[in-house]
Amino acid sequence: MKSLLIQKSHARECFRNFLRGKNLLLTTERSRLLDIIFSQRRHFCIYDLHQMCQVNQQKVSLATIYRTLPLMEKAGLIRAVNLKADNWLYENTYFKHHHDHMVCVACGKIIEFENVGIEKMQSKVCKKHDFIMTEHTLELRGYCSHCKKTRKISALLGSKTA
Amino acid sequence: MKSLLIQKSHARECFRNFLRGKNLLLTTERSRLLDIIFSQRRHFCIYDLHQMCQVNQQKVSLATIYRTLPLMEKAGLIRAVNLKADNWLYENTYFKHHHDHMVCVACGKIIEFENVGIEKMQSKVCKKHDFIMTEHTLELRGYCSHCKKTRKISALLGSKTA
DNA sequence: TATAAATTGAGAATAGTTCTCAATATTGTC
DNA sequence: GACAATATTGAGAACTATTCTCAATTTATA
Ligand SMILES: [Mn+2]
Ligand SMILES: [Mn+2]
Ligand SMILES: [Zn+2]
Ligand SMILES: [Zn+2]
Repeated sequence: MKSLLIQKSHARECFRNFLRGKNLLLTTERSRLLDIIFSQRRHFCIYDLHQMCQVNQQKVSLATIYRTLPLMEKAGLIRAVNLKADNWLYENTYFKHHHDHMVCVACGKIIEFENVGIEKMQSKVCKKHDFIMTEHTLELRGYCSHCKKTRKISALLGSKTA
Repeated sequence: MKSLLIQKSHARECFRNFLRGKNLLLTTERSRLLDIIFSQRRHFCIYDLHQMCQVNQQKVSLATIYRTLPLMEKAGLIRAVNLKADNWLYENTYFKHHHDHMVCVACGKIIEFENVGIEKMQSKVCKKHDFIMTEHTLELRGYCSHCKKTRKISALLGSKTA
């Protein structure tokens, strides 16, 4: 995987082109947001992002954040996932393969996984229903390896709703 | 599949037992909500439900609805799904097998499907990550058979993100 | 420098949901 | 039935995440 610095400059170039194509500007605020977002690989929420903007005299308003994220989404740089029903998380997609998530309901840990088999079967189901899939989300909720131990969750639990 | 009337009385019995076990009461409001919910099989949103309550002098407040739905959820009678990111839908689960959803982004149509193969592979992935799954959601978004035709969506579109 | 177009931030507005609390209903007991 | 203890309800306030409004500012271009 490329270094964050290189990723960042590629992402900026991508964003710049996207914006240019729509007669939009790569303003300092948008550039700053991009900088922050592509300086880490974790999932982030809007609140976090807003916090991270508030350092060094500089700041970006919530309004601008709410306006910018959908732009980055359309540019294919990030995507929104709602692993916790209450607030949306965003994640860098520009340098990542598609993946799905497991979320530990005890500690909140997020595990990413790719599974070609599942994806293939999804396509089959779509074909069967004559449905053209443009995107999908698969979320598994439960107990991570660590919480399973500390909470003594039985493996049987898993089979109940599997 | 059993008739709605029989389902309804079973659901009421189930809810009554659940409530009794927690020293809660099956009030007229709760009973009325159950009546409305188990009189149809479609997915419903809170707004709809609230509307349906407002007939015949009788009414149930939003506050009560918001308090009652989580109870029914815990009782295993309904579940919440958020197919449209903006507002939650609920659906009767008491007489239905587990299933997942396809949602048409053009017309909003919801298609339900069951796929044992996918579920099995999910379990495998969990095993691999030593993760105890308690629930999952799989959502496919795209174009239904009808909208595909009227909008002349190419089948190739589907393969892009599949 | 002048002009037009795009952008920003503050704060108002919206909407979905939860909370508060006084009034009401239910349950079990005498 | 009367009573005390508990649970429930609805109205409206409160909260929170998100969107909208608009005047001031920035940027691009000529
Ligand atoms: Mn991820
Ligand atoms: Mn369904
Ligand atoms: Zn955990
Ligand atoms: Zn459709």
